[in-house]
Amino acid sequence: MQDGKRRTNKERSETTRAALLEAARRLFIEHSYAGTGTPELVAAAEVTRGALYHHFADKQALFRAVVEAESRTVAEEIERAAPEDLPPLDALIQGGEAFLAAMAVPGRTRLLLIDAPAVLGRRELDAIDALHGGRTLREGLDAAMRMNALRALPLDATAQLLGAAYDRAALAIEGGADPAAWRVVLKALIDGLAAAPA
Amino acid sequence: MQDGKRRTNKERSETTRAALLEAARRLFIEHSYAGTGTPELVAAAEVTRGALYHHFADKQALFRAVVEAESRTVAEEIERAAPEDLPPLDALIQGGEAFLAAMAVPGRTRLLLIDAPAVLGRRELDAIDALHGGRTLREGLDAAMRMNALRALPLDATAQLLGAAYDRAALAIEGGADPAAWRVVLKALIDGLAAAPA
DNA sequence: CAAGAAACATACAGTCTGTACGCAGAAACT
DNA sequence: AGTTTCTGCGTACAGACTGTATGTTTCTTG
Repeated sequence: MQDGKRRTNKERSETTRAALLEAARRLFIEHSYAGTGTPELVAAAEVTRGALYHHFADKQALFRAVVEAESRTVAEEIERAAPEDLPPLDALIQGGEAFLAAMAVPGRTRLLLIDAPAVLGRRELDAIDALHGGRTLREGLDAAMRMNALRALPLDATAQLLGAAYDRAALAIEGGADPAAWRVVLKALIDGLAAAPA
Repeated sequence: MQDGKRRTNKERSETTRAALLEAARRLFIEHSYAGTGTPELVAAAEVTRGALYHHFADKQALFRAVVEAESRTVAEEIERAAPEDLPPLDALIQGGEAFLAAMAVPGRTRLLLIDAPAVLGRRELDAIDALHGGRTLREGLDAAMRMNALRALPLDATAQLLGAAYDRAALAIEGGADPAAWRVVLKALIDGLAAAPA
């Protein structure tokens, strides 16, 4: 009892924080935010509610941390798949493809696209998204517009509208829809924004 | 106590049901679904919790009824503004305009676009939407495609993706964004789907 | 008008959230 | 090393909420 248990405070904190985040991610994805109680959550993490409320202000703060981490993961997966040296329009399609692949991880759509806006509010979710997932799309659009591959349009609005379309596609695909049809329409939307030859 | 209170059962039911629905709509819009407790709700409706659970299976069922009613109202406002005799593309833009106007009613975006998917699930919300709001867009797209004003694309996916874009636009506008920029991009998206002259 | 049903009202049990307080181990200080 | 302070965490508690069960009143029906 006194050998393997000699840990520094930082170690203790990081261990329980990680356990909480992992359990929270699993349960929020499995049963949704509202459907997961803190007693069940801390049991899964093998800590107590005291530890939870020591590390996070409330249940919502824990959820926010989970969403931020998941959002960052998605952004990383997209950037890892981004080839950089493609024509701008193809790069957008590729990035979109990577997004859909990343969102195919079970439960991610509900966590990031359904629960997160309701729990955190769209305002705060936009702030998170601006740092991670949405940023990649925005950068891609900006590059495409600068290279005159896309019509000049308000960047923010365009990024958000295209992002919303991709979000819905991810939801539909997770819901069992035929991915091919959705890809076709997404490509048509992007092609439609291409610079007019006139 | 026995004069003005002689009412048939149907009258009683309809009165309290209406009171519940109206109070629920107000409070769900003001404080969100999770932020509105049934005690507060029934107090606002001037009935008791017993009446609530007599008319609705649970809080979620009441919420569903509110969402259905609000969704129907939005659809009606859109159809009232639909001029029928416009060129298909203009009709789409007009319908979209009517949608944005309808969604400008304070709180509607959170009720229908944020809370509803989280509380009812996207599956069930799609079913409601197919009867009301989403149906109008789908019909408009179908007409436009039949008249060769739009490229032939999978109808369901196209309707959902455009719908998602309009939803996001409504959210952004309620959030204080400049409506003009968003209208420009929405129009660009639709124009981009127009039948290629080739 | 009596009997049954419908529309409520009230009381209760279970669960959840956030907070207050207490304790043990680590860190800081001398 | 010893003492003090602080951090991390466990436990107990108060308040609120949801859904149910049961009682009461008002209508309906034969």
